[in-house]
Amino acid sequence: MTDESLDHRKTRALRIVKHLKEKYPADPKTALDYETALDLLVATMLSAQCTDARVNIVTKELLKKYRTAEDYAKEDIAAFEEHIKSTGFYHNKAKNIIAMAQALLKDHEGEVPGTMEELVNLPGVGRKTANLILGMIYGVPGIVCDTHVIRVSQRLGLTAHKDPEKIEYDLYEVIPQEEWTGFSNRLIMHGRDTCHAKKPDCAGCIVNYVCPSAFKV
DNA sequence: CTCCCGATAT
DNA sequence: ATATCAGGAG
Repeated sequence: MTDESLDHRKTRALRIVKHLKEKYPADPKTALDYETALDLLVATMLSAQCTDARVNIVTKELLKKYRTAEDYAKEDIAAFEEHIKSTGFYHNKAKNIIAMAQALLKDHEGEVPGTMEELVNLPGVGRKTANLILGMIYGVPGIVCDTHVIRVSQRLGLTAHKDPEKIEYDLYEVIPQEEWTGFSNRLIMHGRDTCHAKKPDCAGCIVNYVCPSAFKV
């Protein structure tokens, strides 16, 4: 795969884009439940190493109680931990979410900022979370390089890298910019539905004919 | 690189 | 029992 030409990789990428659009025609949204930008930011921060289904169970009550940056910023960490415990990594997540809210108040008038630079400077926010917010809230295209995007794009031969940021840039080379957000969401859905981490359903996969890993994982 | 960490599928 | 789940920080 390392000696494959960029043109060849682009051609395959466009086929994959086309087929995933056929499989998921509706422009797919995130599976996380939210109303506001702050809701989505908190839900995404909770989703690290946790299923979206579990996050939605927790946020169903959580997002009713915490509506603004002030609500999070003034909360006691131990009390907040109790709400989010079942999502795992709860010490870090609670500390980060409260510090993030305090940073919103200090630097952004309590609002969620709309640039990569500002987002990744928030405590507990990295490129994956930032690109999700940019794409879903601000309409700024970007690859949301989560665990599914990493695994599926590697299997599909769209990247040979392991580092999420390098994978992001590999995908920018071969996926049209207007597709970045939608393609991220479709890769994630494809990863959840078909290209599972453990036992991928290659026989039921719509892009198996262009996949260098088909029936080999 | 390691650590954080509970819930779930296999 | 073990791998994995819409990651990020030190």
